[in-house]
Amino acid sequence: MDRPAAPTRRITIIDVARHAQVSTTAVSKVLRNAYGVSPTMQAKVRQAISELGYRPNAAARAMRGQTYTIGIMLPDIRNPFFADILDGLTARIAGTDYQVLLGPGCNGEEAEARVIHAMIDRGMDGMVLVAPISTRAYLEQVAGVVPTVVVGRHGRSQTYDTVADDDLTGAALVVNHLADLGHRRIAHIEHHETTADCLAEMPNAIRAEGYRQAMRARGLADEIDIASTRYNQEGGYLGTRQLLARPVRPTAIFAGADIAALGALDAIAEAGLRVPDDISVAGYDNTTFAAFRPISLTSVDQAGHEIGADAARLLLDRIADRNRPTAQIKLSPALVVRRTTAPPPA
Amino acid sequence: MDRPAAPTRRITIIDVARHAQVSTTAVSKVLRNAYGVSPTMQAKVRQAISELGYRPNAAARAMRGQTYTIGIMLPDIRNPFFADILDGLTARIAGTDYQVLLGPGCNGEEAEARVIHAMIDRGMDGMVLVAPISTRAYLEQVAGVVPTVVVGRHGRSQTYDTVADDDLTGAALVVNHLADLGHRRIAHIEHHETTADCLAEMPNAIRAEGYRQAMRARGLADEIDIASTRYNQEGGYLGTRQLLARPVRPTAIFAGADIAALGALDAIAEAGLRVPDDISVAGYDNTTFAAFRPISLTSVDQAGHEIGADAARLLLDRIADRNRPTAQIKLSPALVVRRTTAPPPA
DNA sequence: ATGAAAGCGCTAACAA
DNA sequence: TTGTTAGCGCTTTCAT
Repeated sequence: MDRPAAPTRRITIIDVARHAQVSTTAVSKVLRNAYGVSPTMQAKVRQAISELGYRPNAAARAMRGQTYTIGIMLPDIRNPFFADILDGLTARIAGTDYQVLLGPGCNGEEAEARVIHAMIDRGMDGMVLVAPISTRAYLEQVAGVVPTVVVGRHGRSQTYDTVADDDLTGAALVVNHLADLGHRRIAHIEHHETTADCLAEMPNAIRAEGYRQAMRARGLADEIDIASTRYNQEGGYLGTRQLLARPVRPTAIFAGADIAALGALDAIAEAGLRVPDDISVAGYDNTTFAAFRPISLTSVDQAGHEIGADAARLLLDRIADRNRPTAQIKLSPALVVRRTTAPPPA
Repeated sequence: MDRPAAPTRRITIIDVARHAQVSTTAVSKVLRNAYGVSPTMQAKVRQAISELGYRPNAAARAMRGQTYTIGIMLPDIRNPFFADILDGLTARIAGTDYQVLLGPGCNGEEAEARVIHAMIDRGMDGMVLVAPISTRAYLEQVAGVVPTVVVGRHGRSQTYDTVADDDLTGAALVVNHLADLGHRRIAHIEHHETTADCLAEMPNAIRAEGYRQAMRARGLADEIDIASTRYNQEGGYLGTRQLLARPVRPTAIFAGADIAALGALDAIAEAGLRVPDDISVAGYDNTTFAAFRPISLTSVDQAGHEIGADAARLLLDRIADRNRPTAQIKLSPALVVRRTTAPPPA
């Protein structure tokens, strides 16, 4: 009869050292590819490690400084654009000794702080914060504690590196495209966060500003019309309902995010209007769903994969040297024209 | 002039103890709401904690057994159904001292094992594995090390708890719905994993089997037609191209997942066919995108939120008592009929 | 090139 | 009720 297996103690570095007839120091050095181990020692230790199936205890390592873990905070797991960023990140990290863990999507500043703290408490070696809504001061403070890369926030910092897309240009691409098609009443759906503090740095604000600038540049200053909701499906839906209720309806809607554009399409369908015959719609992010044929949404491509890869690179560099000057990477967006935009109805 | 701030040492339990003029034990007890602390002590310690802004070091705690961290493994962050599960999970965990961290999406058995191991190494107090593809033996082994709940795999285990949907019934709901509409040539797109070992436990296999059984029950055994691809957009697209190329085209396609149904819609649109006039399409999971009006996909609702909440509950229970008998929760699916299914063309 | 030993921050067994 | 103290597994000086 089997006895209930004693809760098997995990193999430690001591077991490995004993099995390989060497010191724990030697094992530790091999684990870290540290300087000063003979090939013979290497071989002995590696064999013992694989024979025993040893795996280093991350907590114990953390107590001495390193966890080999990188924490990623994504604000909204449902927005497929963030999945693209994540792919780029993980692809770039894959070759290293680091492991990626994600903080769960969080809404609101408080929840965001909780997730960030949780990651710091758990000794992350570095963090990537995607489109955080915290104040700049808070981000600086966080970055002072652990190497941090902030994705999708404009404005340079002395403490953290940034990767962002040129949202000003991106918004202009859309407006110009629609204006070129002959539209004049081009409305915009923005994501509006109440915290004024960091507003100027947020991509949503920059896109709205880019929209305004481009409208003015095209002599359409009088047609500027913004519905302030949120970058999610419901936000797009509600914003569009607002816009469709205007005395003079817009002939084109530029939603600041694809996911909001989906909501816009929803509201438009509900109103019995056709896209693009009655009204044109453009999004932002060029997510998988924009490319999806039955939707086929005109959108702005942000190269999420590249953003993620760049963020990973910057983070690894900063972990390697915490005193290097901070870098700001700004990527250029590209317009992808599909079937939801066309000339306005005659 | 500011001097570069000395890399501020983190506040430890010792600092708190000193500041509150008590022992570290006292602080530790307060932190854990442990038995045997006077209200006075409580107050003193709590005040010191907040005055100093102390936060426990998770790594140090981990070395003594607990990290207050729960690891979730999601196979595919792009499938919005998994976001529903995650929501249910986090909602249930929110009130507790535990923090949720996610392993990044992983494809393939090896990547899955890497993520699972990474979580074990980092001392997760518990894990939720969503639709894992590892062998059953491996899952049992993992669950032997750390409390584990497996979501979306059928078959009971002595070691881990499970939450799953009744996929056999779910598939039958779809087939019966289509057959009731008058369809006979009802095809299925399945997710086919090569690892035969755990195949029988996987929801995709069960759905395919449910499809077969229901088809036979309806006297449509001769019409059984399965395209084996994968549960993602491309899989649905390719599978549908196969099915549309049949000498006699199916009049309805039952995709085993909404995300695959999207790919199916794509292929159908490309072929110049209309849904549901020329061909009906049904999915599975009732994701946000199925409900999305311009798509309006008939689908099977799995109540992802509830699945997640149940998984969280089981996990917390198991963490509290590792020896309690394992539980198997099976939830009943419901059909949500929308606009992609209709009687076959005359 | 190799090893002995201190100590990271916390918990828990034990002593007072 | 409160405090003292021995580790948890690892990295890192510092000898050898």
